[in-house]
Amino acid sequence: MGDIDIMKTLPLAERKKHYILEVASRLFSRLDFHHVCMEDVAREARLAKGTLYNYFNSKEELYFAIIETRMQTLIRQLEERLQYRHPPVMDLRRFVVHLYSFFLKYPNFFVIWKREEVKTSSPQSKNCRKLRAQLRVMLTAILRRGIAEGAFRDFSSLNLLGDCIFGIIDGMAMRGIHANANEDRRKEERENMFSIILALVERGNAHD
Amino acid sequence: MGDIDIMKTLPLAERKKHYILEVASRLFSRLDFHHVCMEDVAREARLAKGTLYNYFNSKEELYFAIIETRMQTLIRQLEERLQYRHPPVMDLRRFVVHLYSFFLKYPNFFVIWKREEVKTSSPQSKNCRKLRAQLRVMLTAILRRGIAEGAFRDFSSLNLLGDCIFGIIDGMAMRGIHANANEDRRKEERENMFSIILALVERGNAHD
Amino acid sequence: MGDIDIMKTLPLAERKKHYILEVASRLFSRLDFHHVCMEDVAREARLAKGTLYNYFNSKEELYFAIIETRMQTLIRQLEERLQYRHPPVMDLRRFVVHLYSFFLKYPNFFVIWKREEVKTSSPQSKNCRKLRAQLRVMLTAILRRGIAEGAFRDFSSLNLLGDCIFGIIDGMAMRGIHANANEDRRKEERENMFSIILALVERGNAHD
Amino acid sequence: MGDIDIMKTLPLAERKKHYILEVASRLFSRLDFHHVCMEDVAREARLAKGTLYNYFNSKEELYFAIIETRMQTLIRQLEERLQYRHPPVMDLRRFVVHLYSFFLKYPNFFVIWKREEVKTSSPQSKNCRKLRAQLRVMLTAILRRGIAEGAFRDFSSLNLLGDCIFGIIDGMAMRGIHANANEDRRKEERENMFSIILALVERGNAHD
DNA sequence: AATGAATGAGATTTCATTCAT
DNA sequence: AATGAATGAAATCTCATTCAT
Repeated sequence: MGDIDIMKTLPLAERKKHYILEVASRLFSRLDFHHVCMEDVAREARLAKGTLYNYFNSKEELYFAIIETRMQTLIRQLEERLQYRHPPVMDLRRFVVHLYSFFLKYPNFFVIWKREEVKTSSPQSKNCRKLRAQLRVMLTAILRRGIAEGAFRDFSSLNLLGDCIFGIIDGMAMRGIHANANEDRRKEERENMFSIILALVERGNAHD
Repeated sequence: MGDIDIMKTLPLAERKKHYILEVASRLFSRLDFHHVCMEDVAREARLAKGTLYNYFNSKEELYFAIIETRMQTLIRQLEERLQYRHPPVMDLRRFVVHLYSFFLKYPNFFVIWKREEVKTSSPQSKNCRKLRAQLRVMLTAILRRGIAEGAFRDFSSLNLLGDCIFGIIDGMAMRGIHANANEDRRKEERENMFSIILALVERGNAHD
Repeated sequence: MGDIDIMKTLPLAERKKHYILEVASRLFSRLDFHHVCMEDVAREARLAKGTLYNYFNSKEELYFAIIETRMQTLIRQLEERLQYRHPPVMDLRRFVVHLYSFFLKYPNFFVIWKREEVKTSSPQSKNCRKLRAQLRVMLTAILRRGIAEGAFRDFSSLNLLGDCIFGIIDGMAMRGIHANANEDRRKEERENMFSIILALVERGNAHD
Repeated sequence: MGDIDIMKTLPLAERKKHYILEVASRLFSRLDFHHVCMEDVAREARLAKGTLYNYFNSKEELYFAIIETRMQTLIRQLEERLQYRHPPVMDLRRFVVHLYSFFLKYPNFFVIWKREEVKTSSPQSKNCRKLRAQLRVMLTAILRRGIAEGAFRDFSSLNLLGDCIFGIIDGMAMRGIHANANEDRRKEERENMFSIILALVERGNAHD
């Protein structure tokens, strides 16, 4: 939502930078880092190759700036949404729904992030896993509170449970990205997803 | 388990091919397609660069053969395990546990497969999503049977539920790969995972 | 000496041109033609890149203007100093000392000039060797007069002797530039150099 | 002289490396580092661009290998020639004549070396000046011995005298390179040069 | 006259692939 | 079947130059 406003209020150079990132993320989500060449990015952005280098020092910098900027936005938005404590179920809902919606809103980011996260030994993949760790801290905080308040079941490993929830969100995001569904359908899937997650954590079912 | 036997009974050329695939998958799981060069593969395999081309026509062929052969093995093994109908809960368990164990046994495959699956529009990524589709057919068949037999809850979308379960398995596999845990710990995590999945599908809890 | 006066009396545009040349010569003496970029020159001169092109049509023109302008100044100054005939030894002294001092005063010019002079086949290097030829004409004229007047020994090849003398001056200039000596020390070296050159040319020693 | 033998006895890869250096030095002596492109070197050597990189890691490495290898050869040859002490005049003659001849034999090296030596602040130019320093140590050792034995005049600064002598040799080498003289003429110039240097250092002239 | 963002030609370098041995 | 030197297409990146402001 805020994106367009941001684009309008940012200084010109920043806006162009964002524009290039936008174009590049589209290409990089479709193809590998090495299957997208700077010529492609330049053509798509209707700029000359050299112009890209006025905004990013290298192709790598451009590539990781895509992940970096969206990661920061995501974290910031989640923190905003969670700054006042609501009932744990509501906070969980906010968290899960926002994450899912963010991934569907920026599918290019999602795709690139997941691709890098999965690598086992590049310096940047560690950075991607760091975002995951940050998200998990947020999620487990909510879960912990829910357990303390008696709303959620007690789990031996919150970390493990968190990873399962992220697995569900990621799987559903992938599903949503490839489905190309309309708004109503998306809403429906989102609610289905949340009730599945809720079923996992809520007290009062057979597995207590 | 069968791997070594396969290696022994295969003709020499086939065995060398498998050996190269093994070496290559190690490298490709660590780094991007383009950050691994044929020179690296050759060096790691203690072969000359040219020799690789006696077994694979191109680097791409080698790369996708890694995914391809493991995919086939995975599908074959799952089919073997599910050819006789056991109680749905048991089949679900076999399926989930085998998938998880396979990913942990062949983490290089898992990593490469996930990386390709996430791409939105390369011809090979479609192939990777095809495997996912095949797995989902297997899984939904089990779920459907479980529902019919009254063991599982009835879900509006089995596909969606399936994707959630795959999400959980993938998330846990990633977790397992980066954790480097011992056998006991792995077994524990596996059981935790299965009970979480079971909680989702089993009849008789609060969300029915 | 005249430099500051010149700068003051010149029209504004000319002064700015000189200023740019001064800045550029500093950079070009440190690094190759291609290791100094127009951006560097502009930054050092506290000007915009485009501004440089209001004063010089191209980087090459700027580069060779550095050599060209100093060459002209050098020739002019030497001609002034030699326009009235003094005793050959005195003229020789004036010539040698002025050349050496000029090189030390404008080390950047010296360095760039020598660099270009040594190239075997670029059109501009010929221009640099032309300066050398002009200097040699002046020097041999002095030597010839000295021989005619019986002050100097007779040499079979004045050209060759001239090149030796230039070799000595150049060698001493290089020495002086890298030594970073104080005024007294420089004067001493200069005198040592001149007495060595004098020893070569003067009549009345054992080698007559 | 020994060069052809060396080329014959060296292993194949070493010989090809020498061949490339030979070709490259021809080009680099004519034009600046940046005015010679790898394409040019490859074409001249009748090789593909990529092949050059099998022998040298970068253009820079190729360029400085030209200087480096010749420098080493020069030092080695001079050390061989000076290992037994002959009368100082004879050693001086050997030294001066060999240096001069070496420069005329490898004019490309001479040109490139001088070009780099003159730069004031590149790491490689320091290396070039190091060769000069090594040569000066050899020369001053000879001069010092000559003075001790009473053959040469006593100088206040042997370093300064050495630089003058190098200046003469360099000047004469430049002269010789651009003159394209025949063998007899070169011999004559060489003798002229030596007698000039001798005049500088020998005892028994008017300046004692 | 001054600016500096945009340009794109041209350079270096890499590396999959070939092929003579 | 194995080798590895040679190849050259293709990529990244730099930077002199232009031009609208």
